[in-house]
Parts: sequence; C-alpha cells; structure tokens
Amino acid sequence: MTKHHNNKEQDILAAAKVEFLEKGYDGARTTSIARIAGVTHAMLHYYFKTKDQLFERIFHETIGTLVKSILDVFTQDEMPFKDRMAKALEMHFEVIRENHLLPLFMIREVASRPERFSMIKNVISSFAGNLLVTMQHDIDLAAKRGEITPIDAPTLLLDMLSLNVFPFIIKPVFEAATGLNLNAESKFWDQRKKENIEIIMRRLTPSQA
Amino acid sequence: MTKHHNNKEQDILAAAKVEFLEKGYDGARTTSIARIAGVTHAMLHYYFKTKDQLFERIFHETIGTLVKSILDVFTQDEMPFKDRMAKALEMHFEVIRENHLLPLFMIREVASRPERFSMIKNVISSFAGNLLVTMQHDIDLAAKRGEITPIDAPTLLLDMLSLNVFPFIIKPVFEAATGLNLNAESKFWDQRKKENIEIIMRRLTPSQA
DNA sequence: AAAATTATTAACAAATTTGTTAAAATTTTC
DNA sequence: GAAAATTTTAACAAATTTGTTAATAATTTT
Repeated sequence: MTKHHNNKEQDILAAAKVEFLEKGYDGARTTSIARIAGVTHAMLHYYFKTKDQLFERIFHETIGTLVKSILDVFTQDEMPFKDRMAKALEMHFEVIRENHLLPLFMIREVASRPERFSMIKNVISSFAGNLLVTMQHDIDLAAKRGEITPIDAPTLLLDMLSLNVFPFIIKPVFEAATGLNLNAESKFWDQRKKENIEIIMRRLTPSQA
Repeated sequence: MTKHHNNKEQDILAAAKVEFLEKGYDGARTTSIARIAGVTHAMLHYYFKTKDQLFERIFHETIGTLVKSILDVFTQDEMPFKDRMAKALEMHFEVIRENHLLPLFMIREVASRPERFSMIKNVISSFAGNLLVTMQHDIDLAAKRGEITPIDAPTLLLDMLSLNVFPFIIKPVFEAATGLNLNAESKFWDQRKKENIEIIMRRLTPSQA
C-alpha cells in the first residue's frame, strides 16, 4: 500500500501499456516509457524494479481482458442456441474492437518467447476446459433438436476467433497496403461484424438434403 | 555477381531468416545470426552492410511469398465458381501451412514500425486491385447464374484469409495453453482445412427462401 | 607467378539500454 | 515541528549490440 498519492506510478503504467502494446517487449524502451510518462527513468526502476516486472504487470492485465472476452461468450442464458451464438459473437467482436491491440500483442510475445509463458497454461486451461464442455453440451442439445448442424466445440470456437480477431490483426498491413485509416472507417467494422455473424449462422444452419 | 563461391553469404541469409522470423527485427541479434551461420559477425557486416539491409532482404522474400500465395488464389481456370473457390482455399491453406511463420512475421513488423513500410503499398496495390476486380466479376457472374449468393470480393477475401491464416498465428498461444505440439498433429490441420472449405461453401450457397 | 580482387579475422569503438546509488527533496507520522 | 519514511533527481556504471578498421589470407585474373 503506497502512502503518497501515486500518480507517477500510474503514469508509468499507462505509458508502459502504450509502449509495450505498440512495440512489443523487445521494441519497447524503458527510457521511452519514462519520457512518455514524464518522469526520469530512475523512477521507473524505483516503482518497478526491472523492465521484466513492468512488462509482467501489463501482460497479465492483457491476458485477463482477453480471457474474459472469450469466457463471456457463453454466459448468455436461455435463448435458442443460434441467437445466443449471434449475441456472443457480437459481444466478443466489440470487446476486441475496443482493445484492438491486445490480440496481436499477446500473440507476438508468446511467439517470440514461448518458454517464458508457462503461466498461460494455468490461466487458460483452468477455465477453457469448462467452457468447451459447456459449449459442446449446448451444441449437442441444439443439434438433437434440429436447430443446428452438429459441430465440434473447439472447431466452432476457432472459427469465431479467426473471424472476429484476424481483421484487427491484419489491420496495420491492410492500412499500409491501402493507405486507408480503418479506425476512422467505422462502417468497415460494422460491416465486418455483420459478416461474421452471417457466416457463423450459415455454418450452423442444418443443410436441407 | 560474386566471384568466389559464396556459401557463407547463403549461410548468413539462412540463419537470418530463422532468427528474424522467430524473434522479429527487434528481438533478432546480428551476433546470434552470425553464430548460427557459423561465421564471425564482421562477416555479416561485410556481406550486408547493416542489420537493416539484411532484414530488408528477408522481408522482401516474405512479402513475395505471401503475395504470390494470394495471387494464385484466383488463377484457376474454367470450373464452377464454388469449385474454384474450394480449390483456391485448399492451395492457399497449404502454402501457409508450409510457411507458417511468415504471416505473423509480416504482421508483427508492419505493426511495430508502420512508417517503415510505405513500400508495401506499392507491392500490394499494384496487383491487389486487379485481383479484387477479377474476383468481383466472377462472383457477379456466378451469382447471376444462381450458383452462389452475392458477396463483396473484399469481404470474401478477408473471410478466406481470416480462416486460413489465423489458426497458424494463434498456434503458439494455443500450444502454450494446451501443452500440445500442433505441428506433430497433422490431423488437426487437415481437419482445419476441411472446416475452412466447408464454412466458405456454406457462406456462398444461396439461401433457399 | 605477380598483381589485383575478394574474403576473413581480430581487435576496437561508439551508441544504446538497463539498472544502481547516494544524496536531496518531499511527504507522512507522531 | 522533529523524526521517519517515502519520493525524486542526477550522475554513474555495466552490459549489450551494432558497426568499423586495418591487417592478413585466400582466390581469381592476367
């Protein structure tokens, strides 16, 4: 518990989040974080002993947000399965839209230092198993009712994540290639959300032989 | 044109590709590249003046491979549109499977240094426009024939890329979370390829009102 | 085989970056 | 308001990393 008002600590955290999310661990500079936060870089080491510790704080937050965004997917209550799915897709899409830098950040860090993230295993597997079991149960029920075509829960989950997350990951490339600023083009994202729901709905609809 | 047999130059290039693809520009070390290539790091600077120039070589190759993988999508000739599409999806999936590190590499670099990649604009826009025009033309034709439901070419292209590329991008996270080694599990990727084709086929099938 | 070109090495240098420390300033506690 | 604890600063240090250079070795050219 800090005694003084710790605005500087908060400033550093905020600056670190921007720096780490944009440039990744390797590209981030503690001096740059300090400069953005408006403090000497000795302050950064005073509050957070090392660059690593500061990074851990930010990364942990990130994982939390992403994990929650997926967890929430299936906490919808009594509705027809397809409606719940559509609602879940929409909610998930909006979370990613508001945190569009998080997925690439997490993927990049895990990719460049996989050994470092044994912790992810615990964080994720502790709840992912449960989510998939629940999903599969609901899928099987709806399929038996003839509301949807049968599908594996992991397959469906990866379909959803691919469609909802990838556009935000490819965004910088897309912008570099077209010269457009997609964040300004809110129409683009609204259309994308619709498309993702449409595509999953069609995937789930039973084919009439 | 180098006069001597330039195996070392090739060794350095090969080592650089591994290092840059795995760790990204910021995480890559020229000393590490030299060590992997089995040469002194002065040799690296002899053949490629700077880290930047070496990186450019690798990055250019990468962009070439990826661009070609997408270009090839629509060079299939006379077949029903849906069949061409399925074939294109399958081919694209296999290219990415064989170069599974390339997409994340490119996305990561563009994301952390967008200003540096004005060149991408030229490389991509020079052909992308053409591809999209061709695609849209074929889509409209097939739609008029009642073979498929109408769709925007950019939308369909992004659907395909999302489904085909994202699983490979999320792979390290997935592996960290599950402890599995997906490269060993070729069944997983075969199933994924099937699912992607299935999902796009359903997206394209006209809905019967 | 001598000359010219190219490849290789080892030692060095400059810049950057993370992290430390000890003293000074500020705030809190009593 | 004095003592104690905490915050802040400035200067420094160690390690890393990219890049240079000048001398040496090897190869090609003539």
